[in-house]
Amino acid sequence: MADGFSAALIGWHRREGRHDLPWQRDPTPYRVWVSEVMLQQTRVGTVLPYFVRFTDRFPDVRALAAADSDEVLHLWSGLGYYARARNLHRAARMIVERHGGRFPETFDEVATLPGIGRSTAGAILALSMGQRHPILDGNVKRVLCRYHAVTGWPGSAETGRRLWELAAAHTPEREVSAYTQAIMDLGATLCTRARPDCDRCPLREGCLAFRNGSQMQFPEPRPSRALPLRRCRYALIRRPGSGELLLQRRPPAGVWGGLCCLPELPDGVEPRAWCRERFGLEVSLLEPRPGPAHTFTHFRLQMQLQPMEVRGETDIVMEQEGLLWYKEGRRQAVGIPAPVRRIIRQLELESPP
DNA sequence: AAGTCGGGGTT
DNA sequence: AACCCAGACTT
Repeated sequence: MADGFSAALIGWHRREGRHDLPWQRDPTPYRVWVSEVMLQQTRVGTVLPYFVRFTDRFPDVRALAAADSDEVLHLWSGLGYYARARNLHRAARMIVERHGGRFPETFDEVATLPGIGRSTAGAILALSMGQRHPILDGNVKRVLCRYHAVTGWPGSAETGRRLWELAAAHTPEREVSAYTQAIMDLGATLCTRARPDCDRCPLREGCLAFRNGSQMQFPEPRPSRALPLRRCRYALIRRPGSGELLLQRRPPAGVWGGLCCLPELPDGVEPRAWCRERFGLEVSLLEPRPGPAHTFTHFRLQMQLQPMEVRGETDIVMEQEGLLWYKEGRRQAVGIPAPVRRIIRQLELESPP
């Protein structure tokens, strides 16, 4: 598509784009990979401190591959989509085993790694090695939808196909790295969802939505549907004296997979009998109270909290797999979902151990 | 092709 | 409070 699209973008980015993000400093495949995975469904501002901590602790593939899975999840804790962290860790070990620790350099090898799809594979190879591959993340989708006035929700298969064609057609033969950085930056800084700054946009002249004054019509929103409400009860079991809180590791798959969470009381069970059978703990019950509500992509969770007081011996739970007495500030290297962290923090605030 | 997976910023 | 974001994976 010889229409000056990429040239205009590259020129704009050279003059006004961002060049000082941490992953732009030393754009090795490893660093670009980590940044791209963290940036999946997550904004730059949120990722910044996580990226610095993560690459400081794990400066290369081998360091990550050698790491303990709990520590990886710990450094990810709060970012969300924890399958990304598990996949990153798995992929690092695969790179060490299959590729001798050297990041693969062909699209198929990269796209085969867990957690790396078509767009992220293209971004890694384009940004770190200048290989010509299109990308299609949220920013690029928005820019292309407006520029070409593409109708339909970008998440649908049909619209997605159309957008991939356009993305490939616009990707230049040379300066692919600069172009890739530029189109993402444009979407993140000028061609934003709410108030696009068309006055400063290098693509203004050819943009169909701008010509029609219909910027806000694109991209079309996801079809909405009502979120089902689910309820769950969490046991608040504090250890007498130390104030430590009992946490339980969740199964590897599903919501909060592999993270440490408050023990979940199954529906209908009597808490005291459950604690005796499940943990071997004798407890007395305090007044239950509502916890926070948490909204996921596909349902809303209303949490109930059941505080308890331990009556007898507490060492018994230490012998069980997947259980730990957790204390804020002790810096135990485990991952804890954000809403659970909020509960813990609140608890220590209202009744310090 | 549709559903699952978090958390936080924006409006 | 609703919507969305540097998506990928499973079914």
